Amino acid sequence: MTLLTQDLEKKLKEQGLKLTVQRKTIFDLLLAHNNEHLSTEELYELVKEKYPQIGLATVYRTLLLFMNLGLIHKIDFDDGFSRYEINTHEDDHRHHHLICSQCGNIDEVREDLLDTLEAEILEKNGFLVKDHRVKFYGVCNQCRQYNTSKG
Amino acid sequence: MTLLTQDLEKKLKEQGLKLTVQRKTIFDLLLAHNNEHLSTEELYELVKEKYPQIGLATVYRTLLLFMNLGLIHKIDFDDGFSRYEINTHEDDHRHHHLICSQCGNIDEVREDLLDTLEAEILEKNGFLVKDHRVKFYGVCNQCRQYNTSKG
DNA sequence: ATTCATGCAAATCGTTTGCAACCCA
DNA sequence: TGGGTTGCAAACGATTTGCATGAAT
Repeated sequence: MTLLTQDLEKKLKEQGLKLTVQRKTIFDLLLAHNNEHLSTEELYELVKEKYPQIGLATVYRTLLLFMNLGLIHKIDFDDGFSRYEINTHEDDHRHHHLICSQCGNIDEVREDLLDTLEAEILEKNGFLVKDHRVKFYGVCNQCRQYNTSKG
Repeated sequence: MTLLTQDLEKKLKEQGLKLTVQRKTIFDLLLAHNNEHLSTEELYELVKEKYPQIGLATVYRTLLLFMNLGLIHKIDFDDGFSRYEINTHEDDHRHHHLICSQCGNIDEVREDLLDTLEAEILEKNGFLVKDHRVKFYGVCNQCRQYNTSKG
């Protein structure tokens, strides 16, 4: 059992909430697919493979619960779907997303480097940054090479 | 007439599209309220003051058009509404948003400082960054002072 | 005159909610 | 046992769309 699964149990217990099969299944799938930016519907399809009788509303309710417990966060790629990612511990400051405008692929970077900027924001604006979300739009490596080969 | 209004006319003409009173009105209001992150509904209410017979669908269609013409871009603050900002020329690299988790206020910073990070992304990932969106979550100056005064 | 744009209302679709049945603690 | 939880279906709300009318070029 991972550290994160312990987190789930602990946080539920703290609130007097129950660890159901549905919640466990959804959490495990979020863990297993954590780099895929799953939408609710995509997650629902995955859960049904393991627990066919689940209802879509349960998936929505569970994701909202996990958000409130601070276990996951929402990401938005403007495609009309809410997507989710586990809040891993090491990742106090999260990774950034690279969104290719050409092929639509979404990659990640571990680099952070926003500390300087955040210090400056505190100094100039008095705003204390606790977290950030960064999306880069551009052309991915594959598309750049394709563009070049076209001439 | 501003440079940006000329842009609207020019871009519409290029595509064989028409400059209607509705489009002009919506564009002017977007310009006048460009730091307010207006939602579609909010914009609709403003437009009705100048042009009461307008339909909500027209506002939606116009905003979509302006997006496709590259005149505006969508911003998402996870409150269930799509919001929009004019793409001003100087702002090739846009400002960042400071979202206060305590009072919900949204401010802006002009600082950029992502060039180093973007150069590194190109080098390591082969991803050519053309644009970015950055949201900082934290505590604003006012709330920090309030927190302190509470003891 | 032609073609695009509008307003209205209905449709769409992701998400939320009411409620009776269910099941973990 | 009892209160949280689920599944279903209905409700919701932002956004989109069909269509007949209206306006810009």
